[in-house]
Amino acid sequence: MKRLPRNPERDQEIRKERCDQILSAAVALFAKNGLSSTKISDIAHKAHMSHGLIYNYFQSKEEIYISIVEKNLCILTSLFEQAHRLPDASSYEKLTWLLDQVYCERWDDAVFYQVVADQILTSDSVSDQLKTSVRTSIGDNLKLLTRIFRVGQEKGELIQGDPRELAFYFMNMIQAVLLAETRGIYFTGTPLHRNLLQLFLPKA
Amino acid sequence: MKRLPRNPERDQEIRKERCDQILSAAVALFAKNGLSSTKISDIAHKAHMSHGLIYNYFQSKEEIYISIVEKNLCILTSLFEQAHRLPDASSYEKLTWLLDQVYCERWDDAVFYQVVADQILTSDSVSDQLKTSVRTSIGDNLKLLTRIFRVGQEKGELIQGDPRELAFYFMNMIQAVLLAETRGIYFTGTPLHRNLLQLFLPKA
Amino acid sequence: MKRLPRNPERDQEIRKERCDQILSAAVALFAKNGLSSTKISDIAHKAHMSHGLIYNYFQSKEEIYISIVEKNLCILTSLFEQAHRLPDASSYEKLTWLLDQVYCERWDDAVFYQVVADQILTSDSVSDQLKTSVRTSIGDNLKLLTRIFRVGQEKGELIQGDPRELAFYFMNMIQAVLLAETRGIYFTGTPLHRNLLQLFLPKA
Amino acid sequence: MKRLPRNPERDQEIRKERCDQILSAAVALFAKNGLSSTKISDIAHKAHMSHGLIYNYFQSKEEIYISIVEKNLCILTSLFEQAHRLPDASSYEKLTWLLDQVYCERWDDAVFYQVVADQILTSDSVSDQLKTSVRTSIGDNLKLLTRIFRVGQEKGELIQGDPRELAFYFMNMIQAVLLAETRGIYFTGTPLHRNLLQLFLPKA
DNA sequence: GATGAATGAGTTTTCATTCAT
DNA sequence: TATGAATGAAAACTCATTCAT
Repeated sequence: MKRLPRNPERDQEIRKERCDQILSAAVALFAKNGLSSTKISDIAHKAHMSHGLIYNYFQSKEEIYISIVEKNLCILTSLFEQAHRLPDASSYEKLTWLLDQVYCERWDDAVFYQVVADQILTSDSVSDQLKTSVRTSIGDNLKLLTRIFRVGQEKGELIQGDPRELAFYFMNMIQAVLLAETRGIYFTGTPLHRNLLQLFLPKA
Repeated sequence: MKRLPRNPERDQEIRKERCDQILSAAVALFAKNGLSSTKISDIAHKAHMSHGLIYNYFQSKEEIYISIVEKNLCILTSLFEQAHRLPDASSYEKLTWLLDQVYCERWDDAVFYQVVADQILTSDSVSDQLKTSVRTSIGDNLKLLTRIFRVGQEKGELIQGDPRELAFYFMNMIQAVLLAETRGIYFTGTPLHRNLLQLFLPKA
Repeated sequence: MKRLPRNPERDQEIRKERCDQILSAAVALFAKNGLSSTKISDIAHKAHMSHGLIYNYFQSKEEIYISIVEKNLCILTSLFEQAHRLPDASSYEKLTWLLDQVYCERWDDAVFYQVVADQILTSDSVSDQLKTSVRTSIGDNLKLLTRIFRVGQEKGELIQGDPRELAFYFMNMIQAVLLAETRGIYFTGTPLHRNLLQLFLPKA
Repeated sequence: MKRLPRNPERDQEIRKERCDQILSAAVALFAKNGLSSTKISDIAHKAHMSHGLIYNYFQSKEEIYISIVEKNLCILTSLFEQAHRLPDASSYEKLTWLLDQVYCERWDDAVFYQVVADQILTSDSVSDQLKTSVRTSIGDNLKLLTRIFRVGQEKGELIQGDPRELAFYFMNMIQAVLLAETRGIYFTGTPLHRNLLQLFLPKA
């Protein structure tokens, strides 16, 4: 398949490439079917490799899962930080930017993030360590988003109320809207995600 | 357990009782762990019976799952209809009533409904028949809720915008808030679900 | 197969019976082929049951292995204690009795004990916990045998020298002789194990 | 590693060197963990090469194993012959020399020899050809040792009794003592192997 | 020769489902 | 009805071996 000469650097590249192939295949399948309904052989098939090869890159199915969850939580954290630091942007613009990022560019990952995160926090088959890590990460993300809301409220750009609650509503709205659009089931017209923001504008 | 005299009616009652035992146990486990991670023996254990007995009441694990999903969708439909018909109630009061119902009385079931419904609609391991049924049911529920929103907007009691979108937002908020409270992770103060309604009040 | 009525007591009996079937099958196979070359399906086949059933009685192949090792170490300890307490017996008679016990009655188990114990103490794939347990148990057994030797020496019935060393030689001889006879390869005449004792009689 | 000029002879040397590296690594691992628990990649790691390279020198894992077994049996045969031919040596001295050789110089190999030989003779996963070869070789070695014992008995230097049996006892004692010392578990004082000979001296 | 990515047959293990009692 | 022993299909995971580079 590969026509490039083998050497340590090339091997590293191949490793990276294969890991990404596996993660890409896995994220879509996990998002659709959940951890235990997703078979390693499905992932392998989707990633165009033998099931055995997956174990050259990951210890177990669970490890793939964890990798994805942690990666997604990091991405989200990063997005929230970037939104907060957007120069010369109103709160409205920051939130719009956020929605656009999640919606347009990180489709599957973002969808997966929340679905999975919810499952993780209650599932009996997940280690406490992972649960704690996820809970912490979600908490951190919520704080970042809360900060954006607080600033917006001070400027009178956003609706009044506990900013932490509003941030929480907003975070879940993102998920809901994305899920709906991904699954293409409820709406066929203009994307939902832009209208969503109207709810958070101030009352008069 | 019960020692009442046996007769055909009594037998029917026992059957009903056993079915409910099984469904109650199953709904909580499915909600936490999903379909494929939930073992028949777990359900049996939680329902205080042997796993063999479950097959006297249900054909398969899938059948239990489907029973629960359909039951929950019906309950939700019923709730929406009741809310719509509440006499002398403003839209605000109807929505409040809905939230209270879901929140206070049908805890696990309601939580289960959405988590599961989402999974069902995408999962490869679910029959198309069930998917269609679920999609239809969700659509019906959304229509009922849309109607409430439309009436509320006409009376100036709710925020402007496409009532179907608003209904959709609202439905997903219910789920998100319930999940958060069930899991007891994000907030420790007053229940979220009452504040949520502020978002849907009209702008000035 | 079974024609007795089912009830909790009968179920217990069945469980005990099945465990014994599994252990009997396993001990012979482990002794012949070692832990990792013995397949669960081999054990199941030899025990006349499906491989799945084995997991109703043991958590894993390793657990079967550990059960056998610990059982055998206990049996050996018990034999040594009995030999020590034999009334009105000379040391010679005690050791003869021991050899006869191991040789005539506990064939496979005894053979297995040492082969396995040796492997366990060096193998990388055995938990430290099991290693320590085995080492302790072997040490205890050696002490019991040493006591028999010490008493024999005091009465002038056995060869002089460090009784602990002699006990160690003796213990290993038992194994060697048993292995040879079990495998039927070296000698075809009278059983070796009785002549062995001559080595431990006093010099003149 | 080595930078000598390449030529056919040099290539042969390198081949030999690589083979020895592999065999040295393998003997220790096989001795500890047995054939099936020892992984090719473990051997490769211990021999400081890639696992693929091993297949340039050996056809299969089994071939490495067989090489080692046969090599060890040859070494032992050679030792027994040398001992028999030691000029001006008493039987006691010959046996002492043997013990010293095995003990001091061929540590791992000797330990491996017996443990493995025992396994080979019973294991289902070993070819009959190898079994026969091993059985013959062990028989030959036993004959050589028997001859030493017979001569010793004629000179009155060793204990009376069937010389073949005594040779067998002695051979197994060597193994037992070596195992004990290798594993460093039973004794911490002077090496066992010298005292062992006392058992074989004549009675008075 | 040397490397390690890739394969897939072979094992362990799980668990829904059946069935004798 | 009720039980849990028993089965076996299916999935996770291992690792000897091959082969392109």
